[in-house]
Amino acid sequence: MPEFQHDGKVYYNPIEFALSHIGGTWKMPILWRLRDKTLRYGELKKDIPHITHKMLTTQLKDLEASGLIHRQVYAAVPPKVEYSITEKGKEALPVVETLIRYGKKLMKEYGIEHP
Amino acid sequence: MPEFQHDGKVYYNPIEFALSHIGGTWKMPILWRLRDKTLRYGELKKDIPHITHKMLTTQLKDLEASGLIHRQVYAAVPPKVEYSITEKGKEALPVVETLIRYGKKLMKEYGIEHP
DNA sequence: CTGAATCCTGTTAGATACTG
DNA sequence: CAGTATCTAACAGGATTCAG
Repeated sequence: MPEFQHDGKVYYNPIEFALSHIGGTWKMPILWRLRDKTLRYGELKKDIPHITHKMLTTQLKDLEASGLIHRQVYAAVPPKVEYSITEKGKEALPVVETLIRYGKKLMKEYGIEHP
Repeated sequence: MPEFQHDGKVYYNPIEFALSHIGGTWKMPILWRLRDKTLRYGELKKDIPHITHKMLTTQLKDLEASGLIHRQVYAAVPPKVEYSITEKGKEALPVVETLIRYGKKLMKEYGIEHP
């Protein structure tokens, strides 16, 4: 499996490449919440209680930069910003779904209650 | 989504829990290579060219600790150690498969040749 | 309300050398 | 052949402060 480059970074396999887009602790939880609805920044923040302000803003920025979500700004006071998933972002949903199912299965095996 | 604990660490959702088992750069590539055959340490090392010695040993250790792979030591000189996937490890394969498919799709969209 | 900038910390991962 | 130990660089992530 030869290496390849994208955006000045070297990747060694499709797994690594995919995880560079949707990996990390927060990107998939965010995508999952946007799967069927548009949410404001504050709604996302409230829905993902343990995420910090910084993590949410940086992850949203990353997801927008890679085209997985869309950022809509409304010129108003106070500011209003809505986030929605793009067609490209929807392509990642099967991965998220599979991973959630696996995570729940693991939790069940360990006797952890499903949230 | 309430938090929960496992092994002294706090998790906030099934995604995070799943990724603690099979996340990171190397665990899924390793599991994928063991999906249908037993491999020696050196064979894995050769099959995943860019992984460092340290990363391979630590990741194998992690995967064994979480019961996803089995480590078989043969008392011989020179040493011979074989790794194989467990039934529990096989439960993670759908995730790996979905992620590989998504990664390849992404690569295609970016005009990157499939390895 | 949303976001940017700064500082600080713990973890991850690479290079290298050593062991049975 | 397989694994361990140490040192260090890079990065992820948290807390805090300031801004439009």
